[in-house]
Amino acid sequence: MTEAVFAQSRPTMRDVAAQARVSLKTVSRVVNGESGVSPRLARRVLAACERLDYRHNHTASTLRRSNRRSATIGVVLEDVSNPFSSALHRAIEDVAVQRGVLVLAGSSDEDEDRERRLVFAFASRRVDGLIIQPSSHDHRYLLTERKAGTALVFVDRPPASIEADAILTDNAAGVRRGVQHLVAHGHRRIGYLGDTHTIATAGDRHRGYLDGLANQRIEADERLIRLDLHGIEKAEAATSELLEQSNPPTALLTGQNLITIGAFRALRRMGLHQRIALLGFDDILLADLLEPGITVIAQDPAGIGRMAADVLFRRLDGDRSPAQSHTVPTRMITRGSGEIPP
Amino acid sequence: MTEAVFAQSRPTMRDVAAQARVSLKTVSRVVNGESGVSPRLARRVLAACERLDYRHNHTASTLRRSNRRSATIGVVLEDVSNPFSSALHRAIEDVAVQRGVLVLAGSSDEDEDRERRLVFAFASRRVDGLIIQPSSHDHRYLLTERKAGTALVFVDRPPASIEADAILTDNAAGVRRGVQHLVAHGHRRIGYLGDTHTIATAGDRHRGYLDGLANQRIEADERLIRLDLHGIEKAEAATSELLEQSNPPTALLTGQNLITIGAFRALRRMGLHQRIALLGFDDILLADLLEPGITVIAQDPAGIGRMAADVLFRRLDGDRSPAQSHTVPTRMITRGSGEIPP
DNA sequence: ATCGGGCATGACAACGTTGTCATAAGACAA
DNA sequence: TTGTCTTATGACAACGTTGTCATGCCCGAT
Repeated sequence: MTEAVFAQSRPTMRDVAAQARVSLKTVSRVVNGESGVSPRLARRVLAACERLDYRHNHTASTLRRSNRRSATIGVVLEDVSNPFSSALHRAIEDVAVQRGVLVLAGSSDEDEDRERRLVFAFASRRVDGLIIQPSSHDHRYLLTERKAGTALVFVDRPPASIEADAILTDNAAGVRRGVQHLVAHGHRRIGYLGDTHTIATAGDRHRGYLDGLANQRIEADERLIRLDLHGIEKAEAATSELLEQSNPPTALLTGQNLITIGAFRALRRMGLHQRIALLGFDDILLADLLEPGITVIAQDPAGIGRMAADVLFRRLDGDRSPAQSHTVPTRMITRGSGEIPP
Repeated sequence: MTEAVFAQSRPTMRDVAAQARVSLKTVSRVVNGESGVSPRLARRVLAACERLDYRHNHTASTLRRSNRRSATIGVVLEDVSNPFSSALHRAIEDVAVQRGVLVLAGSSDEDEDRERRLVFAFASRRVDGLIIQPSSHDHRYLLTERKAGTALVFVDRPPASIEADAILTDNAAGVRRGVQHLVAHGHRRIGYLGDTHTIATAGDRHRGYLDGLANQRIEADERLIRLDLHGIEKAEAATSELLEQSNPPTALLTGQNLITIGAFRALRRMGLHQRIALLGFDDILLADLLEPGITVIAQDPAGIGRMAADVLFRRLDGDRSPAQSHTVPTRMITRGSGEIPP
């Protein structure tokens, strides 16, 4: 091992004890702030810690400590760099730091297998809890972890095949409200562009659209609906197609972030952005600087994240009440595009 | 402990060994895929693992293993939810997963103390390496960690008071190029809006602006420069002020993301967005959908993150060459706003 | 039949820490 | 003085795992 030549190993409590001429256990007591150590020895121990640059080994401590808490939680997100996920991440972190808990984060990329691998990797580090924005469609593989005491909270999408706490946006209600808004502005031919139908939230939003139309006594027209659009390009193409047919819609409702952007691009390209109403689900950065500003049904990722962390820690604090699904409301932000008349 | 009633503890190698009627050490060998175990026993062990839902305890293993690697790295970002930082984060994760390494992430919020606290928390979990987007101005506190063998890489901003690997954007060169671009389009009165001057990158960009002007034989005019603008609102106000004075600039160069947005807002509000040229440092999502599209000097956060992780792991693999500072080039993306003539 | 060598297996210690318990020293009352 | 109680301190085991080394077995060579 050439490394040993360069990297000296860290001092342990043993080293500190030797330096301070006390027992190892006394060092442990001082480091953990336990009472019952005479000020004289405590001072000696602290001085020795200082002199040796002692750093507590939290993992070794976890192994032995009776509560066995690693003070670490794992967060599985769709993609740590996507604005929605990273807002969740940040809100979770803010709750965690207050408890001195660290956050392991990973991206599942909408891939069931990656999600599972991340969970197992987190579990092997013995995280105290898991917050999951799920990609997979069967979460029974998590039962073992929960039985072992790992707290478990789902965000954004519900768990499948198991009961667990979940913090969800009220997708259907938000979209229904969007339909109502467009109808109130005079529209009756409202197109819908939705994401991959296997994503639970996409299904909910599509349902919200259909229910919204039904509430307004408008018959749904299959020709105005395009599903399974994942990503900006597909949405852009589908929008063009939708508008080029005879008797096109006078308004568009888009079921996701990137779809809204794709639709806006298509409208701009066709010179229709001031003529066709556009209402998007999920807020977009800078949406207010576009012309027209884009009206959206905004989710509240920070609110979801905060609540998820709150619920997680409540579980870790011993809450044994039945698993519950919490719903976070959406908020309509009108900026112009959704108020264009037919 | 009421909890013990509910949460049963996880099975250990001991339990697996008992179940498979072999020694604990044999289980260890099988779990670690070591050779020299007869297929008959290996099968028994695997069956027992399966039956008991055994999960390897990676932390206990780290404690005893000779390489002592936790297979975890710590990443300190300015804010995990900010687009630049989260792009870094994602790129780092992508390199890390390939090695089975997990990522602990945290936000420093431009606060020296939070940065230090995060680093200590990571160190107490014995991360193998640290990637830091620094907020603080003295990194000698990291010397202890490095001496203990923790790899260390700085991103986006250089380390202060210590020598360490760093991956930096060539800020000054990027801004110089921006000045040149504006001058090539006929501008001579170019305003500059910059971030807090204590942030190293902000200083570099300001310097790039001054150098760029000097290269073009243009004398800098103090009245066209506003520094210490942190956040959209301040930038917006400063932009208005700059343009309302007599003999205003014909072009604006903005030294950061949010400043660009603030400036664009002000221009729009004043009806000048098609009249005054705007060139921003750092790309903005959706900049291409604005009117005009915003010309930017784009950084490459994914490239920086990937390189940072590469350098970190090379260090962990034993590279002992002197610390080095790598520079990642910027890329100019012309979209219209930077090509408006005076 | 005996020996040596290779191989599968296990006993035991150790990683750095904390929980448990014993012990020594001091305080105080009788 | 003696006995009891309290308090500070430390010895030792244990957490779940891996490194080291010993043991016992089988095989082939002598």
